[in-house]
Amino acid sequence: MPASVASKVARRPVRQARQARAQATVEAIIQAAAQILAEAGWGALNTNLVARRAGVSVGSVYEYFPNKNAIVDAILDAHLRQGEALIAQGALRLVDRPDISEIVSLLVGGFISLHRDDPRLHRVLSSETPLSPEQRSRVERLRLAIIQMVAEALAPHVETPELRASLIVDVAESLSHRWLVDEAGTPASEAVMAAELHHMLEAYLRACPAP
Amino acid sequence: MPASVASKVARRPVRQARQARAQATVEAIIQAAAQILAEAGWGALNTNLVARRAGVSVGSVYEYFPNKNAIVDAILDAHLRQGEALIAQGALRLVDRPDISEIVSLLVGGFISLHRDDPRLHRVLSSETPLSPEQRSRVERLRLAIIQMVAEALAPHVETPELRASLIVDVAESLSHRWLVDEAGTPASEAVMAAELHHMLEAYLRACPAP
Amino acid sequence: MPASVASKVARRPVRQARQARAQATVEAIIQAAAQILAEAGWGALNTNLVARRAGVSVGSVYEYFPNKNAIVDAILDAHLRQGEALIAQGALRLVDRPDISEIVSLLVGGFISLHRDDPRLHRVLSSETPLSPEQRSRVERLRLAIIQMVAEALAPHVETPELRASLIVDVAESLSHRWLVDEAGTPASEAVMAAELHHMLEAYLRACPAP
Amino acid sequence: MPASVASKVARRPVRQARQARAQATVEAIIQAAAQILAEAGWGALNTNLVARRAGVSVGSVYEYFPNKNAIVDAILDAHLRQGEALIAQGALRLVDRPDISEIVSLLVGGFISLHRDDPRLHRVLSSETPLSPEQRSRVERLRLAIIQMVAEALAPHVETPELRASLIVDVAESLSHRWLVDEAGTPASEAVMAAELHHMLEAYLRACPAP
DNA sequence: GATGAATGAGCTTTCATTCAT
DNA sequence: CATGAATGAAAGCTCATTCAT
Repeated sequence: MPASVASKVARRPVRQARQARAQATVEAIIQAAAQILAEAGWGALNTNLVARRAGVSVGSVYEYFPNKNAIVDAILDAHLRQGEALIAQGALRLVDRPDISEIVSLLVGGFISLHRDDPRLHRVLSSETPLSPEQRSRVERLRLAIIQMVAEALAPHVETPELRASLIVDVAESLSHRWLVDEAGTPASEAVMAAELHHMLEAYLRACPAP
Repeated sequence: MPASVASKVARRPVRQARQARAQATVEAIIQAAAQILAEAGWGALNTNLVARRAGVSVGSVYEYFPNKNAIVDAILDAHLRQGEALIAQGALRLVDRPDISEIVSLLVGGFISLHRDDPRLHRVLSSETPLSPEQRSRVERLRLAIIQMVAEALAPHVETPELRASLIVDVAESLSHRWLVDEAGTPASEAVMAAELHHMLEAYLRACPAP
Repeated sequence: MPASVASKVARRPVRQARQARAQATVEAIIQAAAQILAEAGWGALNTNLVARRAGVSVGSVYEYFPNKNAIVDAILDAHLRQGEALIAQGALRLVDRPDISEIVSLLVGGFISLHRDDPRLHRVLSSETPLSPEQRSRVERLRLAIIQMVAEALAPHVETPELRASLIVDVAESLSHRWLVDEAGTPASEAVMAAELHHMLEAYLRACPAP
Repeated sequence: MPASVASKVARRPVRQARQARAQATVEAIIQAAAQILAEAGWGALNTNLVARRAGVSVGSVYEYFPNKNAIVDAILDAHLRQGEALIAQGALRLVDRPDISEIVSLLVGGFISLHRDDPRLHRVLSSETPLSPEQRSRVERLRLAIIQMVAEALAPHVETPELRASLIVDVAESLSHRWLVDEAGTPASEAVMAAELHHMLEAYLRACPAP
């Protein structure tokens, strides 16, 4: 076996190994930053700490992120991607024309499962982190996409579906956020609260429209 | 955050401002800080800037506030006091046993008027400012007081009034916050949205209880 | 003597003392920076070192200079002011219509005395320090002012005085810079070189103009 | 400058580039560095950028240059070699005993053509780049060689040829540098300025010696 | 009481250099 | 030989806080 061929064959894994290492570094940085954010808040997030926690040098942080904010961007990105994935799932289930109760279940269940994931990080992200205009608009676009989707599902059942979709999506999001992320006190268990929320939204959707 | 002792310092004015001039100084400091917060966000708030904007020296700021955080505390205080004043008003009106529609009107109207006041400051306070545990609990206590009040008003009309009060208060607060403070896009005018919100809460309260 | 009057009278010195202290700080910073520049070059100039050498804290440096470059600006400023002062002096002497030899003496003597002052700092400033466009244009303006002044003095004696002034000013500046600042090797003593320079410029001015 | 050892390292290519490919790499590095220097100045020159612009890896840069400074050394080297080549040419022409006017023409023409080549790089090299003592002395040696050469050519025509050579070489170099490299404002076109410079140097050489 | 100059810990960011692959 | 990920010392700059006047 000629050496030149051997080395070419052998070299490919080397490249991949390098990319894998770099990928691992990026991952470690994001994980470390998310941890710090969740545990100690936005005020405690600094690039040196991130680097130390990630087990890399500050230089490496700046190798992959142009500045501190970009790290938070990446974390938010992951979260928004989760939300977008959930939409994709929901859209799939909304294809077979669910009734009102099913729509509400999907909505409430979706937001609750979304907010159950790392609530502390979620809280810091939503109540301490200064979002850039781009980030804000991306969050807003996601919200509108959800509302649009729900409106289409509601169309066969109610009047002014967009209006109602807007209300129920915001309500479902807000209350589940409040209960799970803000850990606001509730007079009953989470399951009961969720059921009551479902009850409220369904009552609203089934009521005759406002004059 | 260079001052490692800052957070250990008590959050109480160093000296009570008794004289009128001193009161004016305190007021100027709070106003300046609120302005900066509203215009440029938490990240731009620093004691030297506050002092300059207030037309006093940094030294004077520290004469009345033990540390930077105490200034924000004072701002939050003013806001919470507004909320508390609104409760007092509401309690007054709830004395003469209003019906469901009147209760909902009072609730929705109250939160909307509350959120209409300096929404930018409100946003910074609720989504960028790191609140101390004491501040959080104070906000939470206010919320619970409102819920309690509404629950008592609802008692003659519905079952599980505490549960329902909890839901409608949170919904009214969340949606009005979203529309007015976060300036989230809405499919209709503010008046229509408010009416729809009213409609939703009333439908929920009039529906037979969940099984 | 009423106490209120006494304190007002006494307070003025306090204010002045403060301003004096601040002035001393500024002076110390500039001196320290100039020293570092002269001794160790542009590459060794950093704000922390400047602060230490000036016997103040970094914070104080930034209290008076918005950034590192501004310190160098201030140093350059002082140098340019020296040059401008020399022009003023020269202009004074050129009033009583000197002859060619006197003009050349004034010019050569002026540049030599200018370049004799802290040549090491001068060298760093002219051959290591990256000047901003504003700084460059200010230096250029000074040069043109000198040329203009010399041209006016030459007008009664030669043709194309602007052209000749431009040449002789640049030559006088360049050679004295080279000898005193760059410490370039010379085949004779400084006095001889200066005399020879004088000789050259005078020979040029007295020669009949180029065709 | 993070590398405290850098200045202690020898300024000699780590390995002699013997193969054609290696030679091309070295060339690319030097070209890239020169470009950056000319376009963005000394402050923008950094090894990673040089590597990227040269289309090689940083590692390769350090394969051929022991440190950043060595790259600048190489650039300066090329420039000095140009100057040396010009001397060789000049020496050739000075063999057949030119008269004063021819000597001056050769000198002025030589410096002007030298300074016309990449003036921006030339400027950065002469007014931003911190030269090492070795580099300074090499430049100085080149200058002395030129002076020596001119002195020999002048010997048959004037007294104190070394002294006069020193003056006219420095003047020719300085003024052409000022006009072409520093882009200093001139009251006439470049050709006129050059003619005037010639005129000045010739007048000086033909004048009777200073007493 | 009021002032504001001074402080300095701590943060973000850069970049020359190394070395495992 | 070449690569480029990783390093980390060091620089620029901010700002909460103090204290002499």
